[in-house]
Amino acid sequence: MNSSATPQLLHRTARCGELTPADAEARREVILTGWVHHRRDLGQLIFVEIRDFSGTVQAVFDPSHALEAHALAETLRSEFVVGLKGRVVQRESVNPKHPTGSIEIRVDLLEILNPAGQLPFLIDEDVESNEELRLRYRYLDLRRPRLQQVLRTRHRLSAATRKAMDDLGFNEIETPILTKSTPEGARDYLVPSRIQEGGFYALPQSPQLFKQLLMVAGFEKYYQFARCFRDEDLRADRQPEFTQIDVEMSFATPEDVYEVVESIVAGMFREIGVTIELPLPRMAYAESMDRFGVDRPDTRFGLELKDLGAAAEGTGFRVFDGALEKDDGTVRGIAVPGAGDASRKVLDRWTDWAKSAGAGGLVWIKIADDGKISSPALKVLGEDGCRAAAAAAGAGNGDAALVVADSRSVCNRVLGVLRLKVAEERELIPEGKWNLLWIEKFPLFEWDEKDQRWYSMHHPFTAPRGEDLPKLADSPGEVLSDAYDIVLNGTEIGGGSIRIHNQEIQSQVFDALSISKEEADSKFGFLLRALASGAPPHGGIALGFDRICAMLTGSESIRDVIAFPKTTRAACLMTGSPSKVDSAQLRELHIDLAPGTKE
RNA sequence: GGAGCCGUGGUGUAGUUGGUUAACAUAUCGGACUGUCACUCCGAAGAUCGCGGGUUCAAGUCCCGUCGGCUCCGCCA
Repeated sequence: MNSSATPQLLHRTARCGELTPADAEARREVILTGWVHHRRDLGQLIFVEIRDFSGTVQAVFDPSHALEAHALAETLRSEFVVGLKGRVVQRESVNPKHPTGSIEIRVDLLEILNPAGQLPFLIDEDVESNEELRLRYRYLDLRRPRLQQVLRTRHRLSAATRKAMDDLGFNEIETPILTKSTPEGARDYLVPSRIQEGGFYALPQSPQLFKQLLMVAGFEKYYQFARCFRDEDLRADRQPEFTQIDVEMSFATPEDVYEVVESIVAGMFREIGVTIELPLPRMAYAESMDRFGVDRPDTRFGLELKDLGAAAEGTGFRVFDGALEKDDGTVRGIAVPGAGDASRKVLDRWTDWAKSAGAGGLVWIKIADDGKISSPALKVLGEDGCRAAAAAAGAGNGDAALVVADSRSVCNRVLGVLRLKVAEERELIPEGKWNLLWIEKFPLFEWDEKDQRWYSMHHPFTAPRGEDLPKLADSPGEVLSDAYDIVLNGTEIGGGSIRIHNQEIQSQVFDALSISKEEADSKFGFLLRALASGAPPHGGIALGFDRICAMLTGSESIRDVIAFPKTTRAACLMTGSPSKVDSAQLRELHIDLAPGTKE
């Protein structure tokens, strides 16, 4: 075990997973390097599966063939790093479960390049250790074939995208990571300046302003795999730092952006062997809210939201009448096919879901296969009334209708949530479908009750649609924008807009957002000056690359498609960041910790 | 900020109404084995049950607090 000496068997001549029966036919002599995956010691014969990035292959040590190599093989343990030399031969007993199961390496020479101690968990597909441990020893977790496969796919998706963008004439241009804090949006990660006392950089939430300035500069077609940072609480699909495919084009309409994005996305799907039909369907925001209750509809299945309309009017049912009397009040519902025999327990659970989504309650109407109706509203509505209401929701014999009476926005929100959860629970979402579509014609602003002001739905640089410009001052709530989202199976995978290229309109939008001239000037003065210096009409999009990778690799969480992810408390368990720094470092940055800060 | 689930030898789990030696598998160490493939067989070692406090004659188990991981709500233009 002379692992300190200069290794002899370092330069392999083949890769484990790529050896074939033809190599055995030729009795090819190879040098392999890799890790000990499994070891099966039969006393005389020793079988060792060697693993490298390409896969595994079995090596056999036979004392009658190579005594020294066999003796050394007795000392091998899991995850030792070895080099070996031998001939590829046919196996005496074939293992059909294994890609290289018909061949093996008859080893002449073995060299231990580096031994390994006992590892915190097994590098085996089916043994799941807990996530905390896997994150602490991420480099071991990443040895697993599954994660290697995922990151390899991620690489192929980015390589395909870079190739496509180059072919389309886009330039990849990097933008600063140390930049300026901007109001609105997410919390910024801040970086203190040593040189400028009391000054802070912010890490970019996105390269939004820089890419617009590149358009002003005349680059016309820009893209970038941009790292973005947002200091908000984490989720399975949210990390504090993540990657966007950031795109911006001059002299562009939404159509131009759609065309580019569709070719990128179709190219990524091609990498996983899926053909996407182009052009993608489009849907107005208003229609999506009306039919699905959300702005990112999952169109793989039905259960669409319906107005109960006449069936709910004048029934004397207090729940319905109460809602209909209100401004904007309505009665809406969904039909759950095959739920006509749902148990009380199930209906109670659905009611709880509706309540936690903001509904006062949930009216359910079950119709058994034989047409028998049960519902809490049966007494008031009668058989015919219930049947009419259920029919309006789209439910017939054997189905259930779930009905919510409230303001239109509450109905949509509640039913939108219910539709997804019920469909998931009842397994009504078909596997293997990839439903992509564009959502467009978003409102420019949304009203915030708490702050009593308008906020940008997308961001403050989104262009209002031309025909809505006159409404900007007086009825901002009615202004639609040239913003668009691309949605895959109910997940938003990207969003963008045509930008404001005119300083006057940009100022009007800041007015509507109650951003004062002074604030606009101090935060975005450079942008306003740029817009007044010959800015071309322009627009673009940002695609959530991590989410796309997660969906295309069937990963539950984007942690799986990020090599070194952070926990839900935004920590890296492997390096132990964030961590304390010594007081000299803080002094240099002109920072005092607040009294009471935990040491 | 809030809610839920989880934390037991290196690892994955079991552990009843609180009851005396904390069980099983795997990995580790030693032994046997020439066609295994999650090799098999025999033996050994390995745990103050995340941490702190409390109730009790007695706590892995009950209570309170705390730390960590995950999921969700708020939040994420």
